[in-house]
Amino acid sequence: MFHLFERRIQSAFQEFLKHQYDIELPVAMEQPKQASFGELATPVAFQLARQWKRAPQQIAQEIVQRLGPVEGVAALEVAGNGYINIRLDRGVYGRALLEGQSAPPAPKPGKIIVEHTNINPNKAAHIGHLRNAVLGDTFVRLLRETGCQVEVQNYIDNTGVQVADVVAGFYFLEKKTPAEVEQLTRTTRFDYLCWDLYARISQHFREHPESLEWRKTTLHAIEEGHGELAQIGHLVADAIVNCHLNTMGRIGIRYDLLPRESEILQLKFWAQAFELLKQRQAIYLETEGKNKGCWVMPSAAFQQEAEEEDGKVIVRSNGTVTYVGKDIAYQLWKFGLLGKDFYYRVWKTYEDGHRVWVSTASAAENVSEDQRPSFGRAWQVYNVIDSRQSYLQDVVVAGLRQLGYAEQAERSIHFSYEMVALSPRTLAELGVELSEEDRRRPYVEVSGRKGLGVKADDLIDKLVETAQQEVDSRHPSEPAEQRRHIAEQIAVGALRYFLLKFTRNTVIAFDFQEALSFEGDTGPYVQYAAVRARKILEKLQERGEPMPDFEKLLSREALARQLAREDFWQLLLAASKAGLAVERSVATGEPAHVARYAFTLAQAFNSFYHDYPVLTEQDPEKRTLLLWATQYFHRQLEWTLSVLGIATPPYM
RNA sequence: GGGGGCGUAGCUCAGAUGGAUAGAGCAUUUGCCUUCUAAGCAAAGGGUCGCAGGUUCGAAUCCUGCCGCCCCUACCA
Repeated sequence: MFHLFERRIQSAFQEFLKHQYDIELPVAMEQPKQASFGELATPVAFQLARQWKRAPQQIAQEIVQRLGPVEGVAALEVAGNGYINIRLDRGVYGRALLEGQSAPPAPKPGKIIVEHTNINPNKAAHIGHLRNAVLGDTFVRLLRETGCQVEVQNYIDNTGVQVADVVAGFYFLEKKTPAEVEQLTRTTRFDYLCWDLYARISQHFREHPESLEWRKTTLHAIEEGHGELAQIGHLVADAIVNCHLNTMGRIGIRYDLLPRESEILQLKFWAQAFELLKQRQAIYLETEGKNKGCWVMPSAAFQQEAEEEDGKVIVRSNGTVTYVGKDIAYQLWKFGLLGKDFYYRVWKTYEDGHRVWVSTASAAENVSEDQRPSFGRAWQVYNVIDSRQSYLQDVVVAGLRQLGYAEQAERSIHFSYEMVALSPRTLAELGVELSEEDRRRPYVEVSGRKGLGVKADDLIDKLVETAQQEVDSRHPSEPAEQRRHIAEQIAVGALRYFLLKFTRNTVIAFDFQEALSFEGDTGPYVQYAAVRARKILEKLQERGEPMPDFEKLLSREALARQLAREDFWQLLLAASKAGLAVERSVATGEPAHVARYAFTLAQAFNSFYHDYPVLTEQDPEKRTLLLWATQYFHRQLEWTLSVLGIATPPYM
């Protein structure tokens, strides 16, 4: 609602300037830092001062005097130095909020693919993976909320080195048969077992470099697709994918499609892309130097001011393709530019009937397109990948550009974020011995190869446990099952908020104490504010009182009277900016903005809650206003939280 | 060496298009539970926005140089 008023006022200023002075100027609008200055402000007089060579203050005076009435504006004031402060008509604004049905945003044409999570299916997910998935999932929610059609993909690298290493661990180190591994996949926490095995085999490789032959053999067998090693590869990857889906499911994250590397290989996606790249001479066969015998993309393609550097190897001298090469093929497919498609079958159906699909190489398994969603052929693609891989993402985009797909290259967006590291205190809690060098650092990087990290499920368990204690102590008489459910909602709120409150390019030094806190700038704080509002509305119902007919009782005059009180007005105003926060967040690609907004709004309500007992208010008009403000706030905050993937519990 | 990011209160972080007295949370200190839930509210202290120049009515924000930290710069992903 706020941005409607903002736009209207802005265009009033612009038309005034056009008619009176024949000036076309994009008038800047700001939200003043101090509420006492009004709801909007414009430095337009400063913009004009240079051209007109007159004092800004004088110009501002002139504009204010001549502008005339603008709908929804109560007053224009010139601030000392030349600002024009704008005060909204609170009665008009209040009525607009009261009457305004927030129609769902118009659907936007063109599908957007968001690829996120992308965890190697060889071990349990850790805290860094959670940041990726929560950022990606929240951005998906933000996009959908603004009318975008979004397809969520979680790419499964089931044939890579990481899977191969765990397979080698089972086969060569542990001497397990496929049948035995199959048994293990049925045990709980198979992903934890692989976590440890991965650390062990990595250490074995470090200590016995000659055994790296195992990796080579395994990789080859997996690529070929038959034999016991390949069998174990499938068992491990499929089982771990299910573990990851369960972990992510716990925090409300789902997918539409799991494209797998095995199909990219089997269906010869790469061969097709390779031909295209060769035809358009985007890559060349190196004939000398250290890259002799490799197909290479010249660095000039993806680096500005590239010096005489070696390019990026796309095909190794032994004929195998690198990950980047496969990624180019995958990216082409996402835009429908490859001229090939996967076959598809259902991987899993969620409780509410939503299906996750998976790529398959088998035409026999394929579900025809009229029986399933249509995949790929996107207008725009977001790849949620950590910033360490920006170089490789540049290569992928350069590949598209070299093939003549400049527009698609432009619409390939690396949604990057910084890593999650571990704080020294948390490392100590994990019982990790630090080297002298690490001790001096503010944080230490997670390492799967060393088995160093905080597992996602462990963290979630810990959060649930902590929340459970709080809920149990406050509501001992409520049903145990419900208390458990609420503890889970709080845990999810705490976790998602914690990962979202940092902007994307901030390295998070993960700290248990901080993440497990439910006070201050946290998810539970925000949830608590919403719960308090809900409780007031429920109490009203318990007393047998109907919800007042706000539209009838709160006339423009009544609203103007009541909203003259600054506290009421500020709460309502803040609550009305939820849509604005979401729009801004999408525009800047920064989910943290919505998290910040939710916290600020919660703060405003908590203060209001403390100062104005709603149900005991004696003045009827004031009480109606208090109730309406409570209801409106609750609706807006609950919606904002839902966009962040955070539920509002019935009680806390 | 090259590319990218960062440097704001004791700590962890926000500061959209340059704009008014630079903000939160934590921690510290002090008040407030017989009230719609104290996972809360109110208040206090705490800052050369890394340093030095420049651009202009105005710079934490833009430009240049320097200092410090991190990441990338593989025939790993």
